[in-house]
Amino acid sequence: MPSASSTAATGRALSHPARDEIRLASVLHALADPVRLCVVRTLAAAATELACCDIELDVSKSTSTHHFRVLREAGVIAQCYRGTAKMNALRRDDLEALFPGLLRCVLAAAEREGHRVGDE
Amino acid sequence: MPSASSTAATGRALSHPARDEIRLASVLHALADPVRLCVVRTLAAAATELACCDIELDVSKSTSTHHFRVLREAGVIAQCYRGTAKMNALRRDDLEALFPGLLRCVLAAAEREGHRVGDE
DNA sequence: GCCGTAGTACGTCAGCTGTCAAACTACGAG
DNA sequence: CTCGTAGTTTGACAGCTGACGTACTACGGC
Repeated sequence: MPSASSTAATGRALSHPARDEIRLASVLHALADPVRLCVVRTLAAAATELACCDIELDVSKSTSTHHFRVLREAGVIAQCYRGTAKMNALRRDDLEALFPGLLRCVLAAAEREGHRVGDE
Repeated sequence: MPSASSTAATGRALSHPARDEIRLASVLHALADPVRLCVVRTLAAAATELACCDIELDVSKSTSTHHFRVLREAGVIAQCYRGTAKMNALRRDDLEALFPGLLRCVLAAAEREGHRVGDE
């Protein structure tokens, strides 16, 4: 076993892009997937941070991990470990500073479309 | 300049999604590419419709055709033939009706990011 | 110490994406 | 009719995406 016991208390390390490393194209790409958009909508509605397991997705655990990583690496969400759970929060401030109004627009559009199409 | 009266609808038909067939995910995906975002920004700045050849892109003709088609099939732009040229216009009204503010937000964000990163 | 829960890592897979070159079609001009 | 311009189509190709199962790690509770 590699003696990597230095993983401090609450912390396997998670790399997040700094605010000025966030790119519009990456954010749009991250949002252009139904599963990830669902995550973002759930987080937006929740007001507080949520554990991955609190967000129900119709995909396997590994696929879920994949989508959370795409969102984190695009700079859309921030993640941190809390005990055995991994907490997720929208990076509202960063997104608002970089792309004012974008998040609100996309969320509103998603909501409207949800009403429009209902089930598909 | 060609007359606007008899814009021959030749054998070349172009299928566009109806307003209520436009999906947020498709639009976001269409916008999440630098080349296509460049097209959209150019069209937004132009106020009138533009021929494909009026929009300079650093890709080959066939790649250009591909990107224009993605934008059209996502419902972001409308295209029609005018003589030998193919004209492109943003579907501002449809996008605004479906996703209010989205286009403006994305364009503003792209502009800001252009200033932020300059050249990379 | 052992177990269950939460999430990760890895390997695989089909399908899509962006890119190009080359050959082609459609139209207008001369 | 012939030529040039504008765009399309096709086929190819490397690389990414989203999906999965299985095996694994990390933490908290018993």
